[in-house]
This record gives sequence, structure tokens and C-alpha cells, in this order.
Amino acid sequence: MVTEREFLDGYDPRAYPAVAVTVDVVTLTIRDGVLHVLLVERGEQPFAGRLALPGGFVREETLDEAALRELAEETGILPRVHLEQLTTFGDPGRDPRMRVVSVAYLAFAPRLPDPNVGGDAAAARWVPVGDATGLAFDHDRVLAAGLERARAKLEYTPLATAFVDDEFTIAQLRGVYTAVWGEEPHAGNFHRKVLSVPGFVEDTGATTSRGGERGGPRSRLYRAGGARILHPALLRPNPQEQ
Amino acid sequence: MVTEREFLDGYDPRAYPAVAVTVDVVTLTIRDGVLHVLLVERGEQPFAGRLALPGGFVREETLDEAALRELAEETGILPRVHLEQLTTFGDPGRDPRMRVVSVAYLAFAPRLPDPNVGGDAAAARWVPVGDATGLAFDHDRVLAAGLERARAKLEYTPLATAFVDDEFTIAQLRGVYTAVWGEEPHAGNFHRKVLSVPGFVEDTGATTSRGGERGGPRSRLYRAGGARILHPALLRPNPQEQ
DNA sequence: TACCGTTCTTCTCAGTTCGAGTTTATCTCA
DNA sequence: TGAGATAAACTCGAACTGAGAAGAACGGTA
Repeated sequence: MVTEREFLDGYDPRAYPAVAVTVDVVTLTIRDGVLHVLLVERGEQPFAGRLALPGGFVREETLDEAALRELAEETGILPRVHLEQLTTFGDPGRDPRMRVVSVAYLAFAPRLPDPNVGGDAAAARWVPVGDATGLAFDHDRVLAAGLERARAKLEYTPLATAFVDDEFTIAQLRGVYTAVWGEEPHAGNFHRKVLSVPGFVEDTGATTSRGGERGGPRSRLYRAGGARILHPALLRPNPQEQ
Repeated sequence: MVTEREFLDGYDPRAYPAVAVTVDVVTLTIRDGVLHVLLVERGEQPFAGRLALPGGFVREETLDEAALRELAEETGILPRVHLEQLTTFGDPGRDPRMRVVSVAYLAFAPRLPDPNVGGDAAAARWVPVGDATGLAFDHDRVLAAGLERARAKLEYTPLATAFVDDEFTIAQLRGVYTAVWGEEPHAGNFHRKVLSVPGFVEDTGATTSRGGERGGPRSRLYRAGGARILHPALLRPNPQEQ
């Protein structure tokens, strides 16, 4: 039994059962209107051949820095990504070989390039979240936590702007909500709401150079406003129980 | 440099710089209408004599179990507490002696007994959150994260019912919001809202045996309903920027 | 015992927001 | 040139919110 007191007295930490601390990153982006997650294929046991979230050991760095580094190693240069801590998973037995405590992170980015830029990440690829099941370790749970967090944060933060380019149309923003929520908001009400929430978007004055592929007028271009939270919130039609 | 590949090949984990994993618990309760947090006084360096959040090493148990165990050691038997994971803090240097990654937990409980029941927790005590500054390590940050989480969760979950007894009055529930938000909701509107949100509370049919200390009619008694989220939410007057 | 102040509970009412649908103008493609 | 599609604005009833007030029940005190 190890008490805090022993620890504070300078008890040699190497005498304890070793614990490894890693970060796992749930990276989401939208490609062709479908929400995708970045996964890597495992080469070794356990779970060889299975898909897993990218991740790795925490070094002499903050947890945030570790997550950013792992992400950069998988995807090459990172444009502007939103990164936030999600949940920490540490059940004994989640890795069959030793105690591993994993700090999960959630990242959002606008249409990232195909991975395979980094070193040991040749097997990394984007997978539609609907197809991302049967992942290694407890990564199904981690991904589920990330998705639910993303869905909830769209409601009360301007997070959707992290999925689109610097300048975007209201329709593109609506596409983010559609992809993440799996349900298309009412176009007219969405438009009214986005423009009425203070600080959500700001008008650039410019418009797109042409209309939509199937017709329609040119649409106005906006950029992200300064708000950190949306007030009032943009609620989804059917909030999840849980 | 330690890569994931080396780890997966069975690299000896004891060769790594040791990392300790602990849990710290932000335990909140309301006493005499004031929000209190459970703190312990540190006996040793560093931060000897300073107040800190209770916490300790994670053993052969899940993180949730570790948090519950630490809480039980500080407060004795636990009636019904709500416990949830908060954030993980792992900056290098947050503990001056070695790398410590702390998984912070948030606990809510109805008027807990005075601590000093457990073993090494003779110095544990309830402190009004307004007085809980200058804590050891980075516990000021941890506490701040816990408070903001608590404030936000009162809006969209029935968490307030975790602060009161099994049977409670609307006024007692309103007292929870007042203590946590630092602002008293409009009594009439609060009453209407609580009764209108499905699953927040259910009527017991009973009333209190006498009126308030300074007069007023007996009030009806309710118990917590089955809802996990409040819809529509009970928004605070002035949501925080951040 | 009668009264006063307090509190619970319900009600009122105007302003705001929301969901659903419609209208108008603009644009692409055939 | 016409058909279909879309952006943006508008309409309207329902629902919700904030602020205040009314009525009833109760504890303490004169």
C-alpha cells in the first residue's frame, strides 16, 4: 500500500508498479460532407491489423504538447487545429501488457491533407466515423466520447468554424452541423440563428465568385467572430439522453 | 526518444523516466447556503502547511474507483455522491520532485458530515470556495476547473438534486443554484421552470411539517426525477466568457 | 389573539425565440 | 431560354423567458 505520505517523503518512485502515460487523439474532419476520424493500422500484437487512434507516450512536455506532437507526426504540418482534452482512460487491463493511462484528446480541423507524411504513420488514414468500429484497445469508447463531445460543443460554442476555411458561407457552416449531428438543420432558421448570435460570424463583405454547382445565387462570405460561447445556444433537435 | 513501436515490442517500461499517476478530488457541498470544498492540510514539503485537494496514488483499480476510495478515506462512509472525471493535469514541474500526472475528479454531495473520520485525513476540512486560494501545487487551477464545470452542469443536468436530500423543496433546490452560481434565480420563474422540465423532479405528495423559520406556508416536497439532462436547459443569467 | 412580515405558489403580460413554411431574387445547367 | 436549385429574407403561430404581482399559509411578536 502506497500512501501519499510515503510519496511526499521522497519514496523512490521506481519501486512502484510501472505506469505508462500516453495520449490518444480523436481527430475529426469533414470530407465530402461526411465526418471522418483519423486512424492508424496497428502492425504488432496485440490487436495487430486492427485500426486504432493515433497516440503515443508523453515525453518531457505538457499533455497538450504531446497531443499536438502526435497529431503532427501523423498528419504532417498542421494548419490551424482546435485541440482539447477529452477524458482519461485508465482501467487496469485496457492494455494486456501493463498499466497504461491514456489521456484522450479531441482535435477538429478543416479538410486536412491525406496523412502518410509523417514517419511511422504510413498506415494512417481517414475513416468515416460510421465505419470506425471494432477498434483496438478501448478506442471504440474513446471515439464515442469524442463524437458526443463534438456534437454537444457545436451547440454552445463556435466550434463549427474550426471545420471550415477562414472564409466560409452559411451553407458550409450548416454542412458542418449536418455532418456532425447527422441531421440537417432548417436552412432558413439556421441562417437567422447564426447571424443573430453575437460574435458567431462576421461579414467579410465579399461573396463567392460563383453560385452553387446546381444553381442558386452567390452566397455571402463570413469569417469566425470573436465569441467563445454561443448565447443563446444553437440546440439540436433531439438531444441525447445521457 | 521512446516510440510507440518500441513499447509495443515489449520494451521494458521500467527503463523510462518514472511517471506517477494520482487522482485529486474536488468535493463540493453546501453548508448554510455557502458552497464549500473539501481540503486537507499538507504536513510535508513541498507546500507544507498549505491546503490541498485530497488525492493519492492510483492502485490496482480503475480511476473512478481510486477517486471514490480517496474520497471515502477522507470523509468516512459516503452516502450518495455524484462523481465524475474532470480534467487531467500533467505539466512537467507541477510537482517539483517528479513527473506526476493527476486525474482530477469532481464530486457533489448533500451536507456531508465533518471529515476527520478517516485515517491520515485528520487535517481535512470544509472551506468556503471563496476562501480556497493559494492551494498547493496547481490545485487553484483544478478547483477553478471544478467550479466552472459545476456551474455549467447545473444548467443542463439535474445535478442540483445531488446536493440536497432525497426529499427536498423547490426553495432548497433554488438554494443550490444560488450557492453555486452566486446569484439568486427569480423565485417564481425558477419554480415554474423546475416543474415544467420533464423528469427534473417528481411530486411526493407530502409537504414539510412546518413553514420556514421566518414564516411562510409549508412547501411541497419533491424527489429527483429520472431525467439525465434538462431540456430545455435552465440557463444562468450571465454565462461566462470562456 | 391579532397583526405583520415572510415565503410558497400561482398568475399575468409583454418581449423574445423557435419551428415550419413561404417568397423573392439569383444563379447553373441543359 | 427555361427548369431546377439555392441564398436570403420574411411570415406566423407556438413556446419560452424575465419581471412583477396576487393570494394564501405560516411564524414570530405585540
